[in-house]
Amino acid sequence: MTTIKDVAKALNLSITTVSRALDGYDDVADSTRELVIETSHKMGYTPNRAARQLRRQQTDTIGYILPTEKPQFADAFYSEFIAGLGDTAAANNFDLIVSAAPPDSSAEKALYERWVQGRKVDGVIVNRTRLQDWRVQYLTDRKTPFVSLERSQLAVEFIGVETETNQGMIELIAYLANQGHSRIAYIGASPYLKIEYDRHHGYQVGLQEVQITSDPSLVIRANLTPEGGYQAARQLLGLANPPTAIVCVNDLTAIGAMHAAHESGLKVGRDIAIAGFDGIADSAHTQPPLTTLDQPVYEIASRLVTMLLSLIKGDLLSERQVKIQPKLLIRPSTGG
Amino acid sequence: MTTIKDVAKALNLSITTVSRALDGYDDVADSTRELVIETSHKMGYTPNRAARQLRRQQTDTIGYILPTEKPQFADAFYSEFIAGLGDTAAANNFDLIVSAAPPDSSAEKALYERWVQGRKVDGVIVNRTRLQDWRVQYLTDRKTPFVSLERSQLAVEFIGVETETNQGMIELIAYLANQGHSRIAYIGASPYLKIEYDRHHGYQVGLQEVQITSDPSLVIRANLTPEGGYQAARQLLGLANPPTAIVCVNDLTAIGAMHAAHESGLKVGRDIAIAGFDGIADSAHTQPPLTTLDQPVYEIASRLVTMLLSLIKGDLLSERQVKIQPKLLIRPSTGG
DNA sequence: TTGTAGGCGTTATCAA
DNA sequence: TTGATAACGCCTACAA
Repeated sequence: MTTIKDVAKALNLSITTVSRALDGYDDVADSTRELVIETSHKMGYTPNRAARQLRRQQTDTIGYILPTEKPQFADAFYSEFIAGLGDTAAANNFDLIVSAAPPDSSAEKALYERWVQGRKVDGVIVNRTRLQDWRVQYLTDRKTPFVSLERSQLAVEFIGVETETNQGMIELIAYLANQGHSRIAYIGASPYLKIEYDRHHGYQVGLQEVQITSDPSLVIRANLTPEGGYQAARQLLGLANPPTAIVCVNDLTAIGAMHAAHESGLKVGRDIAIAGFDGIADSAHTQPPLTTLDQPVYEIASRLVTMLLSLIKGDLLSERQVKIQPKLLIRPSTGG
Repeated sequence: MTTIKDVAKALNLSITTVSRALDGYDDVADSTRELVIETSHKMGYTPNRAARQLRRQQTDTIGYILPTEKPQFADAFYSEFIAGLGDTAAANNFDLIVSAAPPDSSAEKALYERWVQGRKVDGVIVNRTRLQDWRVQYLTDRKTPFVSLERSQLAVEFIGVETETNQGMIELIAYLANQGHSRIAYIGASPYLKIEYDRHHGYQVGLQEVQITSDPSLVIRANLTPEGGYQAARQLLGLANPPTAIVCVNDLTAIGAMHAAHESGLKVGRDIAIAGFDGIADSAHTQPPLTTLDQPVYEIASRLVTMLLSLIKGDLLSERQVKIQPKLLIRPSTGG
C-alpha cells in the first residue's frame, strides 16, 4: 500500500511538504502542490485512517446501534434511517459504524464500551430511547458527543430531534370521532420506551379533546411488529364489546392489526378504522392504504447527523432541540 | 482517557507486560495477569483501536454500502440484512461500517477508495451485484477480501452466497399453472442486476417447464419499490388481454402490484394471483397474505460475515460458494 | 517555501 | 517472567 513516504520519495520531497500540499496549506508553492496532488493520485495514495486518527485524536466516525429484539428484525423505518445516517455522514467525510444489540442488554453495553472507551467513534446516535436510559447517562458522564431521537426522562440536557406527537394524535382522533367512532382502541409498545410514552399520551390527550372517556380494556401492548399487532388486534376484536377504531403505535403494528381484522371478516375502512404511525413506504400500498402519521425519516436521520457533527466540532448549535411535526395522512383504512 | 501507560504506571509494571497480560500470552505470571486485568478494568482501560490498528495493520472492521437509489430507501430486507451483518460482526469483535450510495455512482467509487485505499476496512460485503460490476474487479485487483451475495458475471473467482432461483420459480409457476393460469406476467427490475437476471431467467424456465410460450408483452420492468410495482401492474392490467397472474421480482414490488389490482376492482387471490420474492416480515400480513419465495435474510447476512472473516484471517473456507434454496410459501394471494 | 524530528498508543522483537 | 525500544503512518511545531 502506498504511504505518504512513497509519494515523497517519488518526488524527492519531504513528507511534510506532501502532507501540507494535500491538506491545502497555503505555504506550499503552487507548482509543488499541483505536482503532489497529481502524483499521489496517480500512485493511488489515500491517507491511512488509523495513523491520521491516532495523530489527530479523532476518528471521523460516528456510531449507531440497531435495537434488535430478535434475530428477525425487518422494519423499513430502520433501512431508511440508516440510509439517512450513512448518506449524511459520507457527505461530510465521516464514517458510520453500525452494530446491533437487544435494548438494555449486556451486548449493548459492551458495544458502547468498545466504541467509547476504545475511542472508536467521535460520537453516537441514540434512538428508541428508553424513559430511564443508561446510555444517556453513560455518554454524558464520558463527555462523548451524542444526539438522540426522542429524549429520555433523565435530568440531563438533551440534544437531538423529537417528534411532537400530541398535535398529530389529537388531529387523528378528532378525525375518527368525527366519523362517528367512540370506541377507539390503542395498541402500544413496551412502557419503557419513550415513543410509547409519547404516543400513548397523545392518544389519551386526543380522547380528552373529544370528550371520550378512555376505557382501559381498549389499551393493549404489543412489540412494534406486524405479528405483535396481529395478536393484539385479535384480542381486541374478541372483546364482548370490541372497538370500532384502532390506533397503533407504528405502521408495522397497524399492518398486523389490519390482517387480524380482515381475518375476522371485517372490511377495514368500512367496518373498522385502523391507523398507524411512521409513514413507511409500504403504508401507501397496503390494502386498504393506511392512515398514518408520517415522519420524514430520512430527513430526521440526516438532521441528527448534522447536529452530531456540529457537536463534535465544538460548534455551537443554533437549535439544540429540533421538533418535528408528523403529518397526518388520511387514507382509506379509516374510511371517509 | 486512560492508556496502557497509565495502567503500567499504576502497577509499576512495564507497558509490555500489561499488553501481554491483557492479550493472554502465557509468559506472564498468573498473579501479575490477574492484577493487570483487574486494575485495567477498574481504571476503565480499553485499548485505543487506532493505535492497535496502526501497529497491527488491520482494522477489525468490515464495510457495507447500501444501494440507495433515492433519498427514500425503505426496504425491510435491508434492515434485516444489516442487523445480521452487525450482529455477527459484533459477535466476532469486528465492527461494521455502513454507508449509502447510488449503485454505480461516483459516490460509491469514492467510498470504496476511502475504505480500501485508506485501509479503513479489512474486507467488504457486496450485494445487489450487477452483471458487470466494477466493484468485483476493483476489490480483486487490490486483493481486498470480499464476499458477495449473488455473483457477478465477471470471470473472477467468486466467494459468497447465492440464492438458487430456478427451482423455486419452477415450483411457483407450476403451482400457478396448476391453478389454471396461462397468462402469467413478470414484473422485474433493472436488467443490469444479477437478481433480475436470475429471477427473470427462473420465470422463463418455469414457463417452459409447464409449456407456456412466454409473451413479451407480459414482461415489464420496475425498480424494486412498491411504487414501481404499482405503476407496472397498472400497465399490465390495462392491456387488452391482461394477465391473470403476476410474478414479481421482490415483495415490495408485489405489494405495489396488489395495490394496483385492488384499485382496479380485482380481488387478489380470486380474480388475479400475485406472488413476490424475499419473504419480508410484512408479507405474512398483507391483505391477502402474499405468496412468496422466502429467503432467510438474517442467516444469509450472518453467513456472509462468517465467510468474510475467514477470508480475512486467511483460513481456507470449506465452502467457497454457499447456495441457498428459497422456500416457496403459498399464501392466499395466489388463491387455492 | 521546504525539511527535521517528535510523538500519538499499541504491539512485537529482542535482551535482561 | 519482565523490560527497553523500535516501528506502524501521519501531522505539526519548529528550524532552516
